[in-house]
Amino acid sequence: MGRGRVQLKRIENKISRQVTFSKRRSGLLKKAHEISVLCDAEVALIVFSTKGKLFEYSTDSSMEKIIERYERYSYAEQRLNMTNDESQEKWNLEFPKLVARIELLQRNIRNYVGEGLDPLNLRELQSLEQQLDTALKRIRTRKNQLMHESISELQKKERSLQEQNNLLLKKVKEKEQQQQNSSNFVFPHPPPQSLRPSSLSIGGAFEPAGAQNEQGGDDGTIPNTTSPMPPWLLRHANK
Amino acid sequence: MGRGRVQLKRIENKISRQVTFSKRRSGLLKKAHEISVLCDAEVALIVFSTKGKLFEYSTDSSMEKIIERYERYSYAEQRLNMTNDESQEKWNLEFPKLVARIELLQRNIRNYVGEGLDPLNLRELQSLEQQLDTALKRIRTRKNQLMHESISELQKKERSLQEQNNLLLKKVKEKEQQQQNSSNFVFPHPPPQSLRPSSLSIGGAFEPAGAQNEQGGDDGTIPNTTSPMPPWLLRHANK
DNA sequence: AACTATTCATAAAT
DNA sequence: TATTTATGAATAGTT
Repeated sequence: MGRGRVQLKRIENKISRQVTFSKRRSGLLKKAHEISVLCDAEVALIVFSTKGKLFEYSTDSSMEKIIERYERYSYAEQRLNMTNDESQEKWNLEFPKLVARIELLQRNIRNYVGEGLDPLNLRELQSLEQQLDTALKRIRTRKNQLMHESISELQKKERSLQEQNNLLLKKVKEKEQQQQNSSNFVFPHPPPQSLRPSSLSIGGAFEPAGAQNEQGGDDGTIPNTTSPMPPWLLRHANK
Repeated sequence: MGRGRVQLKRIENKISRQVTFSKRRSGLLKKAHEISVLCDAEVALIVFSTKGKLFEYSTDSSMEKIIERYERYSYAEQRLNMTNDESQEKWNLEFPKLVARIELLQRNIRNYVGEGLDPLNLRELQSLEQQLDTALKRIRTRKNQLMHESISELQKKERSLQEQNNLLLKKVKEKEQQQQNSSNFVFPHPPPQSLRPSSLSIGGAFEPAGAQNEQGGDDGTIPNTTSPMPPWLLRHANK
């Protein structure tokens, strides 16, 4: 749709990728909503942008419920494993413990995310701070590692392509020579632009990858369109 | 699209609802795929038909991973929206769900603590980094707040004690005077050291709190976070 | 954020 | 369910 066909491939231009994302996202959310209403279906849609922003749509039954239903559906096999009445009974006994544990874990996560800090005293805060600081260091280390790997991968590719490039350049020159020898003055000019080595350079190919500025001034804002009604309209309203 | 406009309301005719569902479903899945490829987004789409049949699409990172990421993002807000009763009710799930939930939460916590990072890709790491960075800022803010409160508290106490001190000093002097008047040379010396104002200063108490440099250039020693149960919460729970 | 020129999606018919 | 076709929607490129 729109002017010209679209290749089903990552849009390299950052700006137009973002614009397209914005447009198509709203379209997708709308369609999700439509099928949900028209056909009485239960729909859950989660979209993370490149920058890590979250957008979501879910039928009023709520995202969590749908995810739960999904898990139930897709984990049917797993549940076959513990059909024993024994284990069933055992689990019933453990139930309160499980609930307690989940609550604990959730409280933990809240703290890790910087919420629910009020009940913590200075000492606890300090401990938490230290822990997150360490975590952050590890995460950054790992990130660095990944990026370095990615870089050497690209450099390897670059070298390989460069070699190939040189080879092709050589062949082109040879051919040029041959043609000059066999029939004089038939092709007195250099080969057409499209065959000249420079156009074979793959340097451009790296740009997009390299352009992914990792320091990502990405704001970590969470737009989260969790509202019950048409999210694409809400976005509009929010502005 | 198609002949005639479409009302955004449930299609009553069962057959055409079914047909429309089939068509729109494939359209929706296609668009989900397209935005995922074109815009380099992470997409998860779950559709349950009226009949309860499941259709799904997810970016190659797999449905589970995306759901996990989603949970990481939305727990924070979810909890804010939930009253105790609601959350209580929410936990009335079957056992497998609870176990799955616990596992999910634990996996997330591990990430928050900087472990189990290997399966995360660059984007996810970045997102996590951002989240922890924000959390850390909040924690430090809160810590600062607590310390300031503590300081003013102590200063208040200091003033109060100082006053009391002065009062006592006055009384002592008066008594001294009286005794000098009634019986000379009984107490010719000043009051004992322990009652002198200077020794009542509590300035020293600030030192530890003040020394806690909040910028936390604290070293990144590894505090052993293997346990799923964060230490500070354990302490908390024990109280 | 608006505006087209196009391509796409799809409702209805078969 | 598949194919066809007429039409309204979505959207790529542009301003």
